[in-house]
This record gives sequence, structure tokens and C-alpha cells, in this order.
Amino acid sequence: MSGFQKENYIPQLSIDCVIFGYKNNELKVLISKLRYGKELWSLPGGYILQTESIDEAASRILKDRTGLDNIYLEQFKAFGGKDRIIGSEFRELVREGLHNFDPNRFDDEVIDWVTSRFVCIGYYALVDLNKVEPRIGEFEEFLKWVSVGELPKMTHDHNEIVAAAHKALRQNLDEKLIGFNLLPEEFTMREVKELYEAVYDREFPMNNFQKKILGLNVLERLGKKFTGAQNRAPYLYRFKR
Amino acid sequence: MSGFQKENYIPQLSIDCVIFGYKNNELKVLISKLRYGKELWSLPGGYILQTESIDEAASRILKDRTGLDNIYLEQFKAFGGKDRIIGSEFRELVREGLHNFDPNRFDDEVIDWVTSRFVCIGYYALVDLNKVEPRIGEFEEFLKWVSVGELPKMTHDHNEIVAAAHKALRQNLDEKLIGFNLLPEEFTMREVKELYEAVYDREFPMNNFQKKILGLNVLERLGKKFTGAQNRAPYLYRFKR
DNA sequence: TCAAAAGTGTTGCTAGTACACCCATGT
DNA sequence: ACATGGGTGTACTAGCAACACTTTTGA
Repeated sequence: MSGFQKENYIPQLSIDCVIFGYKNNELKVLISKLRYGKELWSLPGGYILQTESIDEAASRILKDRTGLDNIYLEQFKAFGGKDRIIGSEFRELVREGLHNFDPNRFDDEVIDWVTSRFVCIGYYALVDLNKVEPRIGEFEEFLKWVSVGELPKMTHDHNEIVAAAHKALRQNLDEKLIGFNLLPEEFTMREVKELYEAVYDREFPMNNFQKKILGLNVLERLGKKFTGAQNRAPYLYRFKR
Repeated sequence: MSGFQKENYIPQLSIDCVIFGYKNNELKVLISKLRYGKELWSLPGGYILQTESIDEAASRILKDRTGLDNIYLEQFKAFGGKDRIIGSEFRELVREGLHNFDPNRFDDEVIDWVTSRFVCIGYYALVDLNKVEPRIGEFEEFLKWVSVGELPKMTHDHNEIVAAAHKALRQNLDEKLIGFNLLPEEFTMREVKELYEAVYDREFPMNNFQKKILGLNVLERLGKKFTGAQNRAPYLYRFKR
């Protein structure tokens, strides 16, 4: 396997992905623990091939990390602070880490390339968390779903990026009806409501919420869901088309 | 004067500005006629210094073109199609044009740099058209205010970029109360209404519009504006703070 | 029969729209 | 006085929130 071919990529430009999932009434983000350093967390990201569009790059990066095709994906903002560069003290750490990992693959030129100042384009993705099989990238130890409220301090401005993604999600969830991408095929109205509550961090009265969502005419009602609980069985719904 | 120092800039990444102005009941965009080619129109843009943030770069580019500081400026989208590159046939034209312009300044390396594939970050700006003193850039013949409805075919995907900027403006005008950046210091309610009509391309009934805007509590009423017309003199307003 | 939660109906508020009307200004 | 457009008030409507109520399910 040959070394990293930096010539194939656009320099100083990267894509960072905020992958949203939903479980246990919590909105979660898939973040990665980096190999080097002890408590170094980061958003999954990657570079852009000279031969692909930035949207294609984002899809490819997402497929690499989640194994999923046809994910709902949206570009929300570019981040270009002049300080978006790995600090000199940390730079040595990276150099060491990469050298230890594979000295042939990561020569000094590549390391300079990787540690230069980057502008990044932020994309957020909405996935059915249960379908994702996280796959670690080269520099990563493992990937983890973390609730948006409990994120650790991440590298660079990645916390800020998640915050911006969350804000964009809030603005779009209602308007573009994209929330169903976070749920499994079939779901109950309560699950939709609790998803909305997780995203907006506030409560919605069930009756009005139901009326509103049904009024959109985007759900079809399937059978009932019998759970064995001693209460009326809720209907199951599916997103139309 | 030395040649263009490409080392000072981030390669393959540019900023394009959609500068909105308002005059004669029309929403206008400042576009530039390029030197080479006969009917080559383009959005004003520029590159990002290694030492500045992308927001700073956008402000700098805008100041260069309009002479204005403290312009309302908003990043709205990044454009990264793989075809965002000057076609080979046109490339020769650029080479010629730049060489004729100043052979010392634009050597082949610089020309390769300039004509490589670019990802661009789109910003839109809102200015008081009367305050702008357009200043041409190096490759430009002149700048011109053109109504959004009458734009010529522009280079690359610049028409698409303007469309996206217009869409972003529509989404933000109401919510963020940014429209007043397009008007002079003092204005009548009718002018605000007509601005809104230009942006949204539809009519607003005057009475309800007035109620809505005044209800926002962001305007202070000044004196009246006597025009000599044989009707009641309208109030002048100013945006608070 | 009862508890738990699903689902529906009713009322009232508010924001936006349509309509009607009065006011200031210069001829 | 009157034409012209500025400005305000009133009634109507639709969408949303708060409340009350009925229905289903399994113990």
C-alpha cells in the first residue's frame, strides 16, 4: 500500500461531519477518539479529492465511517478561523504518532500537509443510529455516540461546529421534515414527539403535537403496536415515500 | 511592485461576494465585467491570506471593492462542484490576458495557480448603494449594479451563487431585520415596503405591513418628509441603534 | 374495575389578512 | 373643496396552545 498521496487532495481544505443519531430520548453525535494524545476527541472528517465535488466528498467520508449510502446530508457552514491549525507543541505529538503508526506512509511532507492551517466545511448527517456500523479511520482509536449535552472538549473548534450544526438542525427539522431520518422505518407518534423534544430541548404537549404532525399529511398510519403495557396500543406510522 | 505571491494565500479556495444594493424599487447585485473575453461577467471575489480568517478575507475583499467598512456580511454557502475550474479553451485566453496585462507579475506558475480548480465560499453583503464607490480589481474592466432579474450569464456557477444568496437573503430578511442595511439612514415606511416587495417579488398591503414593522419596535419615528406632493407627508424612520 | 397512556374534541388566544375609514397636503 | 396618498382602526380567519374528555389495553 502506497503512502498518502497528498497530490490527489485539495490542500488546506477539509470536511468535518456532525453525524446525528437518536437513542434513549437523546440526540447523539458520533465522535472519534484519536490515537495519539490521551483525551483527544474529534469529529469524523476527511479531505476532498481533486476529482470529486465537496458534496461527493462528504458522502464518501460518511460512507467510510458509517457504512451507509443515501444518508441525509446537508452542508451548513464553513469554518475558517486563522487559528484553525495544530499548535506547535501538539504538532510534535502528531509527528510522533504518525511516525510510529507507519513511517513509510507519513513522511515529513505529508505531516506538514496534514498539520497546516485548514479551512473546513461542515456537513451534518441524520442517520438511523441502529443501522450504523461505525468504522474507525486511520488516526482513530474508536468512535462513540455521545449525547449532544455531554460532549467532551474536542480538538480545534469542533465543539463550536457541533453547536452550529445543532442550530442548523433546529432550523430545518420542522421546515424540511427531515427528522424522520433519525427514526427507524416505523415509529409511534410518541417517539416523534420525544425526538423533537430532544432536538429542541423543550416539551411538546402530546395532543397538539399529534394534530400538527398529522396535519402535515406526510405520515401513513399502519397497525397498532402492542407492547404488553396495560394501556391503549399506540399506532405505528411510516413516513410517506 | 512584486508579482503575485501565491504563497501568501490558501490555494484552490476563494471567496465570492454577492453584494446586494437597492435602488429604483429593484434589488441589485454588483457584478464585474472581466478584462479578457468580450462578454465575461463575474462576481467580485478574492483569495484568503494564510494569516486571516475567512470572515476577515471577505471583509477585506469587500472593502477593496466598495470602499466601505462595517458592511453587513454573511456567509451563506460553499460551492465545490468538481467542474469549478476554468475550461482548457478559456484557459489560454486567461494566460494571454494576464501575460499582456503584466508578464512579470503573472508567470506560468501563478497562472496555473489561478486557473486551478477552486472551491469557493459565498458571502452576501447588504450595502447602501449610494455610499458605495465601486473600485475595479486587477482583472476587471468595470463594475456594474444589475437588477437580480436581469443578470447576464456569468462565469462558472456564479448565477447559481447569486440565486442561493437571494434565497438566503429571503430567509433572513424578516427574521434578522437586516433589510435596513440596504436603505439610507432615514427612510419612509413605503420605502421599506417596496424593498420587501423587491426582495420577495410580491406585493405587501401597506396598512398591514406598517403594523407589522412598527410592531417589531425597531424603528424610531423622526419628522415628516415634505416632498411637495399633494398628499399627506409620510413620516421618516430610522433603525434603532 | 382500575391504572396508564393513547387519541380526540372544545375553547380561547394571537397573528395575520382584508376591508373600511379618517387625515394631512398642495392645487 | 378636492384629489392624492399616508396612516389608523375594526372585523374576520387560521393556526396554535391549554384544557377536558373518551378509548383501549392488560392486570
